[in-house]
Amino acid sequence: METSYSIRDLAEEFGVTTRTIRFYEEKGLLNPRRNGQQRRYAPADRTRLRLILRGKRLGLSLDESAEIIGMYGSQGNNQKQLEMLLTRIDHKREELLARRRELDAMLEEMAQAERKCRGALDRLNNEN
Amino acid sequence: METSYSIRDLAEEFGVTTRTIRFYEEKGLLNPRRNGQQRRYAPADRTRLRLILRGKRLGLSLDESAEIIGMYGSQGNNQKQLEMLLTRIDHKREELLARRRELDAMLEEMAQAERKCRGALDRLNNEN
DNA sequence: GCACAAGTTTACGTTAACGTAAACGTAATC
DNA sequence: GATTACGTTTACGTTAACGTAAACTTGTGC
Repeated sequence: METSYSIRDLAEEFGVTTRTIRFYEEKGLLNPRRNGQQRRYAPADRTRLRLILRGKRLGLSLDESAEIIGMYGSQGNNQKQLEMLLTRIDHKREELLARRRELDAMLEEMAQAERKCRGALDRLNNEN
Repeated sequence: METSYSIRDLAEEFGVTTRTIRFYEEKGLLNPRRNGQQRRYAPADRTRLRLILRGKRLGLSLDESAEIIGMYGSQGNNQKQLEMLLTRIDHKREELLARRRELDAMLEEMAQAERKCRGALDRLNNEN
């Protein structure tokens, strides 16, 4: 059945404009096939778009997202290439883990702020 | 002893330019006192800068970082304000937790890619 | 007293990631 | 066959977050 999507389908599903989707194509992040003049997106394209947008929400640049997505799809043929890929994956993972630690630190500080806030509220309610 | 820092001190410590630091001041994120014409940064300013830069690494805009930092420092005086603050804190925490879930998803996918890569390497080494 | 390093203000330039608008193609539908 | 809905290309505009450069001030060492 070869499900496929129009540009509008994807734009509506992900809440972006068609301009955005075409822009990602310009940047080499998407490569839909054409039906005449019009773009048709396969499920794999849809997945890529989803990953790009997730990357964006995490503060990655389009180039960074492209790099990461490239890692998923890349099937190295020879040993050297596979080892290179492994190294790059490990490196990226370390970066992401560092990010996670910073995120956790920020969350912890917000929890502290919340406790402080609740404390102040309690004191107000106990009329001290 | 009132430790304080010059703009260069902070720039070197955090690996940013002085232009960046002045820019943050323009945007209202920093408010150093002046010694004559020159800026002097208190430890609190340094902390704010650290938080701004961490926010950046997490993909927050300067406005978002400003908002979060404002939550840490804000001491509501009356009940309504404190409750408002609590609501905002909870809201931001939810956002950050959502980010964390996405980050974890990305990490999981990278782990998958790594396993796939190692599998391919093993098959090469066993000469199948 | 003069160079020199570090700071300052002012202002225009740059890049990423799209927004917006114009001018056009094409397929259905009334 | 004209409107309408969807798509297309081309091109200039916009915003955030600084970079870069020029022209000026202010201690500090020699």
